[in-house]
Amino acid sequence: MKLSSKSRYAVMALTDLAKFNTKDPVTLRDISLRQGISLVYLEQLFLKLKKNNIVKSIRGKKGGYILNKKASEVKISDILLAVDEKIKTIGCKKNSKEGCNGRSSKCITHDFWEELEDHICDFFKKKKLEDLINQTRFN
Amino acid sequence: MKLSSKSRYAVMALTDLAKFNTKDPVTLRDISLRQGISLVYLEQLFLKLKKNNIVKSIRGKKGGYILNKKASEVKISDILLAVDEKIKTIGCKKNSKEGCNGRSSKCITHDFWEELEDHICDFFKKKKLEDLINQTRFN
DNA sequence: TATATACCCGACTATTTTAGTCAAGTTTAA
DNA sequence: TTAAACTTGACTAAAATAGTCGGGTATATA
Ligand code: FES
Ligand code: FES
Repeated sequence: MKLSSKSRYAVMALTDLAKFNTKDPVTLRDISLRQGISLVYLEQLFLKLKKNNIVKSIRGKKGGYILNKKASEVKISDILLAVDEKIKTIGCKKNSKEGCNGRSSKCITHDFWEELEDHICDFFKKKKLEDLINQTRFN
Repeated sequence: MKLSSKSRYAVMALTDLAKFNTKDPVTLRDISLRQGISLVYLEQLFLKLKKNNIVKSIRGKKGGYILNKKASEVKISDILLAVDEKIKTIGCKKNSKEGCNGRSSKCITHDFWEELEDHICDFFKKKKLEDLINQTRFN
């Protein structure tokens, strides 16, 4: 059970963006340098973030990205959804009657895993991008 | 972020074991049939569970497995530990000063991911095998 | 004491997922 | 006009995962 770098980078980059998005748009190049994430990889991520209305892009020279909402309104769960991070604790399909072992009913532990999934998702829904900016850590 | 089948099967099998472990040892064959998990795969899992003192094996004819402790004393976290399920939300090494991006300090989101890790582990520590037996679901 | 039942163990492989690159664009401010 | 910066899809190498195979060893019971 581990978090993908994709998600880690997405949250990292957006935290950076939120921190430096005072007036001018922030370029991916800057984020790449500050956070040590490959520029080409960031491009891939921001494409998705843009499609999901987390950020807006400003093209051309002096362009870059800005947040689409206030940092206090961006849930971490929104970010994860945008980059296709799937929280999947059950082994079966969500809206199927079939169990994870191919049987016709849900398995003996199914409810437990769903409870876990809710527990994790709650965490992501409660946390806002702003909460991350305000951590003491800075670099 | 998803749970491996290995862990799902381990918890499933142990729940089954706890449920049917009234007097005689339970054979892997029975668990395999009841839960629809490959017998050979179960052998692999129970080897680890045994090494970690979650279960005891009884060899020979009429043999099988029994729980080493009461179901109310077996934490789900113990089970996951036994089958090497790693909860890893951070991208860096735990006891290193190096960050997930190869830099010499921890990244901007490090503390957040550690908080998430604690949140998940707490869930597993609180839940006991017994809680799973008592779910309404039955098959 | 023979034997079937059931545990024990290492090695192996196919599949899937993940991380990250490459190449070739398009847009627009200066 | 041009350089900076975003856009897009395809591609690849590496790692993790799920699960099999084959050949053991131990022991209760008939
Ligand atoms: S996890 Fe849903 S049926 Fe097993
Ligand atoms: S997660 Fe630990 S440094 Fe980024």
